[in-house]
Amino acid sequence: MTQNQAKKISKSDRTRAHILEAARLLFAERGYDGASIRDVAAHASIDPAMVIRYFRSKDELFARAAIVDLHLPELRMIDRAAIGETLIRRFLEIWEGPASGPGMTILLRSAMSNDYAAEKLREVFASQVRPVVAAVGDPADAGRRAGLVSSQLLGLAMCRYLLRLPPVVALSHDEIIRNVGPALQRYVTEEDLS
Amino acid sequence: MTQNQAKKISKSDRTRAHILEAARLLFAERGYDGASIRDVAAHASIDPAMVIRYFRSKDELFARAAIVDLHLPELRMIDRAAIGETLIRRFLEIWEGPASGPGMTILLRSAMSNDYAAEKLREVFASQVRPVVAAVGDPADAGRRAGLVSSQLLGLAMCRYLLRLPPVVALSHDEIIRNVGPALQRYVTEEDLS
DNA sequence: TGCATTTGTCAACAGGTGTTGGCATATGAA
DNA sequence: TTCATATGCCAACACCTGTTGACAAATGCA
Repeated sequence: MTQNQAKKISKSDRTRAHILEAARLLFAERGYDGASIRDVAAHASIDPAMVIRYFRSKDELFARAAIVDLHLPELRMIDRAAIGETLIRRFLEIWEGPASGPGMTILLRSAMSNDYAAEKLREVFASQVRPVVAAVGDPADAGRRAGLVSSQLLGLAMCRYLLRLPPVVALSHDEIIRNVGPALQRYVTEEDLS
Repeated sequence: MTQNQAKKISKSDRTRAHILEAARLLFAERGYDGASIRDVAAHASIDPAMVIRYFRSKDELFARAAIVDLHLPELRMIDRAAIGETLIRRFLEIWEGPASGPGMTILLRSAMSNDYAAEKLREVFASQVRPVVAAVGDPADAGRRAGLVSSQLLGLAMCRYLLRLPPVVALSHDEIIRNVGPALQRYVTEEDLS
């Protein structure tokens, strides 16, 4: 190894990271089918064969590129009346914040036509969204409430970031918070919705 | 011609319809990329070359398959307080009603990764959704309101019919009407949302 | 009947795909 | 230096794609 074993950032690790970065960019922009291994390789300035050598297949590369952690806040810790606003603010950070990665774009863009991406997105819902909603209310209701919240937020993401529907793109952050926040609040906390 | 000219349902018209039907089915199930011309031809029990002869290219076939008419009701004619419920009921008819075609599924499934489908979907919004909302309120607000309504309804369609998120699939029609209806109502009629 | 048009099949093209194995080079330890 | 290993490129594979043109069968009018 170069230097001592502590510095494990070998050359291969760096190219591996380059490939993954290029893959995330292209999967986000064009979806699973639209981004070919040759495209990814060209973006990473490397031979297509290397992409396969580092990640055994295109599927495995996509799996690595599509890992998502939403970092949703614990809703129990905040004022119950502020849940909707909290969620929509976190939504904007995930999609437009300084630390926002293309993870959700990758998943959402491909989930409509790729079974693996769809399954991955359902997993994100089950393991990251649903539990957060379940923590602030009747757990028996959690699925429905989390599902309604997700339908609104995924729909907003779709219209604003993928479909780029002009009036939805034009919404300011404040407008989104004021308009969508209350809708989420209602889905999470409203009592009498069988 | 067979018989007289009045009967224009020639054999070619019938196979043309068969091809289009197969195309609509497969585009809806697998999206633009996932449905190959050979697949469509096999489903229509005909040679792939005929698909091209009847529709000059795959793009043109998709264009024919992706024509959508939502038949949205004129909201001016109904009670202003019932707009949300009216919209969500129409939504359920479009996606699950007896006369529901795969039109919107075709468009929505491909719009995330196909530019033409995305543009077509934006056109449906601009020509069919936005005007309906504009008819019941300040036209200056119509874009934003129609955009918010669309984000919720497209998100719901995505989660229920394409992504098949279990808790959203499990919702009954009544639950959808009671939960989503008020959210739509608010988007369309709420006054003080800059 | 003959004949022109319609309707269809077949084979092939040119290009793109994921993936593989062989070979070159560079690297770093001995 | 010497040599094993890590890293990379190249060419090719088998397959799938949309699309085309040549040819065959069916059809319907004269």
